[in-house]
Amino acid sequence: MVEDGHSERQDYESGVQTQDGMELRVWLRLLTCTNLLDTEVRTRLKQTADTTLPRFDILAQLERHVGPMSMGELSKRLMVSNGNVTGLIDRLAGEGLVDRKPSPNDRRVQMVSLTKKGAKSFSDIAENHRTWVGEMMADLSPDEMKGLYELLARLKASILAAEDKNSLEAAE
Amino acid sequence: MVEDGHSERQDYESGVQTQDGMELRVWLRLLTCTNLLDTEVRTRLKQTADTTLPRFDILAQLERHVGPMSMGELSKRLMVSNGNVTGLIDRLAGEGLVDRKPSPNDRRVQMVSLTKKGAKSFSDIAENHRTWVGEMMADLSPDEMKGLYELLARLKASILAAEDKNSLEAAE
DNA sequence: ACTAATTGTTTTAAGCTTAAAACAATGTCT
DNA sequence: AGACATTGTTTTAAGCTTAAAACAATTAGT
Repeated sequence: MVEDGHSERQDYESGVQTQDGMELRVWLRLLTCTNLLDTEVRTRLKQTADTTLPRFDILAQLERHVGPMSMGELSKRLMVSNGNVTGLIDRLAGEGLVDRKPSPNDRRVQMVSLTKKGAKSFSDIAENHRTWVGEMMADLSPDEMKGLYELLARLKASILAAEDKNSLEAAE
Repeated sequence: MVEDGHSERQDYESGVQTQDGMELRVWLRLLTCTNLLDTEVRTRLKQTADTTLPRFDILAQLERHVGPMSMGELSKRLMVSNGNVTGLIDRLAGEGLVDRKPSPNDRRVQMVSLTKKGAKSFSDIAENHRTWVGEMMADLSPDEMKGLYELLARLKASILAAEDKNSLEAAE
């Protein structure tokens, strides 16, 4: 059992056995870090702006895109299902943060854009968001940040390679 | 726009601007890696064992605990709400994978344990799970794994320090 | 023993998420 | 032009998740 002074606090690493492989231990620590950051960001989004991460992600995508975006494009960018985007945009439109209107070219397509209110809301939140993330990583030196960034790139490449390999096998 | 040969594939890093801080870039890359691994694990759990990650996590906790566990203990260990555990155990009990009975000492408490079927199911899945994670990290050298493991420990410590600092401020 | 506070669990309401089905509009092929 | 396939979106059903309320049982204080 890990004892680290946070006696009530548990996380995914708590039950890892010493004989478990390095891969599992890295995976669980990765999950722990992501969950800590993710939970903190969600909590603060709720407290300071009464919103959620998926809503914020939608606003962020709309913000950096020039001109309106279709539902399908949003869904691809955010890597979530079409139906998911439909529900989120329903709620955001209800709150007056986004505007949804049919495309003149293709009557199947809905074009979504930020309202003024939505753009203002996003820029306020985005600044806070950047600050929060900065605070949580404040103890790492620039070298450590760079090292972590590069190792994560290696990991990402390894995962994508494994997926490719796997899908090739499946196609045989 | 990042072009990496996976033309349809998008991830959280796609829209990061060059002027964004290192912290945001590390955070988004962390999120990308975790999501890739997480999604892959969930997909394979579904395909090979027709189950989900939260169910698997519950079985894993029960497996490593000696003797039955209370609902509250499970909820603490998994860092999820009590109500969440209630629903998951409802379904697992319905499938005959866990056994739930009131504690003889305290009639408020429900004690949960693995059935034989549940233990068998878990050990089958756990072996696959370990293999999958191993495959996805296969391209990293032992030194890289160690480096990543240690940097994540640093990150975890930094996040916890920031949270402590924050909660102290709030208490003033 | 009575009252009050605490603890353990379940229920409820709301939101996020997906896969699959349904629907609507467009494109293709002859 | 008519039939068929494809594409973009919404709907539906199911599960995960939380916070807050409700409930049940135990503990503590008097």
